[in-house]
Amino acid sequence: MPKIGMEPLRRKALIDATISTIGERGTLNVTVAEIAGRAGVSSALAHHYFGPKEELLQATMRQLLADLGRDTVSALRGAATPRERVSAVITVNFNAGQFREETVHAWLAFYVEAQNSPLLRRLLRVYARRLHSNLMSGLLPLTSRPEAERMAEAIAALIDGLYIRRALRDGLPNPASATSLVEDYVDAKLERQANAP
Amino acid sequence: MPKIGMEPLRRKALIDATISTIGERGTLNVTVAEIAGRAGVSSALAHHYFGPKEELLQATMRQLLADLGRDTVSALRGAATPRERVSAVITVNFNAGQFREETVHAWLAFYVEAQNSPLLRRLLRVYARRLHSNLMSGLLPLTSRPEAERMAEAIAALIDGLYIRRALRDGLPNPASATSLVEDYVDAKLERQANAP
DNA sequence: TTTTGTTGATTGATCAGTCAATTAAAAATA
DNA sequence: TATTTTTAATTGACTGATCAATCAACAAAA
Repeated sequence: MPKIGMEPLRRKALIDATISTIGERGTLNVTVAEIAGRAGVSSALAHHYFGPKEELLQATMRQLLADLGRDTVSALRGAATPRERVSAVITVNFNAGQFREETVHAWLAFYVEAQNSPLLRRLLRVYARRLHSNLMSGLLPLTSRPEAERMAEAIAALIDGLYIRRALRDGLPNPASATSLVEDYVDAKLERQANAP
Repeated sequence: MPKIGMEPLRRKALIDATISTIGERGTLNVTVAEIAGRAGVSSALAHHYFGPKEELLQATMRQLLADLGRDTVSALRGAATPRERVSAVITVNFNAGQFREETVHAWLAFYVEAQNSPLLRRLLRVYARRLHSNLMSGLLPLTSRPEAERMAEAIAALIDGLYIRRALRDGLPNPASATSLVEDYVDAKLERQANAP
């Protein structure tokens, strides 16, 4: 039953299946056959469209990054003040879309895989740099550059750390509490600066 | 050349080899043969002493936890005040012994693997609980219980997050800067409480 | 001679990746 | 319009490689 123009649909289905498979199993050790099966096609077709497995994984990671990027841009659009920009960046990362258990597991698995795969590593650095610069754009008007750098680093670490903890314990930090934890850090730092300059 | 009493030596050598192999390769996807080879024995011997591979991994994780636990106890012994207890816990985690790239990679890999293995998961929770309670013992005399809980959660997330970032970028957060980042958070929080109770 | 240490060889399972073959839609040709 | 040809979609069957795990056999210490 070959319909024409299936390629984009299949690619998307395969990438989605990759995320959900990795998310459910909590590891990148998933077979192409399982992913393909979940997407409703044969493993041969997955290889037909993506070539080696590694490429499917890379495409999946790009999708995750693209989703996060889109959400971030959209959130920043609504931020009027620098402080709001910082909040927007924080909120996006604990969004319903990003902070799903499935997605969190996938991120974590990719972090590990990035240790071996230069390309995945590069993709992750793109994400890290983007996060950093988004945070800096909000922080620089609020404090000195060294302090802003330090805060951006801490916020990024808090986000990553809360992801890990979310993956480990079953959902202990929910989106709201995770967000408030990071916001609380930002407030504490800014207040201290206001009180004792 | 079978000397007697080799078992403990071989076990230790195999566990050490497991850590360094995982650390270097950055993944738990290492073969028993490679680990055994690094320990200077055959893969058959590894199975002889540990049975299935999973058990070797568990033993390795227990070793990592035990090392961290030992370091922590020793660091806490020298802490006179509650605030010093908090510092001691933080410092230990970014210790030369714990924060080696090899160890960091191994921890990260185990975090991922814990998603599938109930036993590894349980071991990680032991670590998390111990960290939490150690932090609380220092924080409770300094602030209210809810605030202490929140701070302990944030400190733990910061530690985990800095580990991840260490694994990703090549060594950006060195022990000293990682420590000072977390200490800075603690100071900011405590000062805020002192200023506006 | 019993126990402990040790390994080479082997087995069985799992998987990524390939390929030839099949179907049907689309395009070209008559 | 009717046909032939090309192209896209799809898979089952297969191959080759990798590895965990086993086992029989051997060496040396007790």
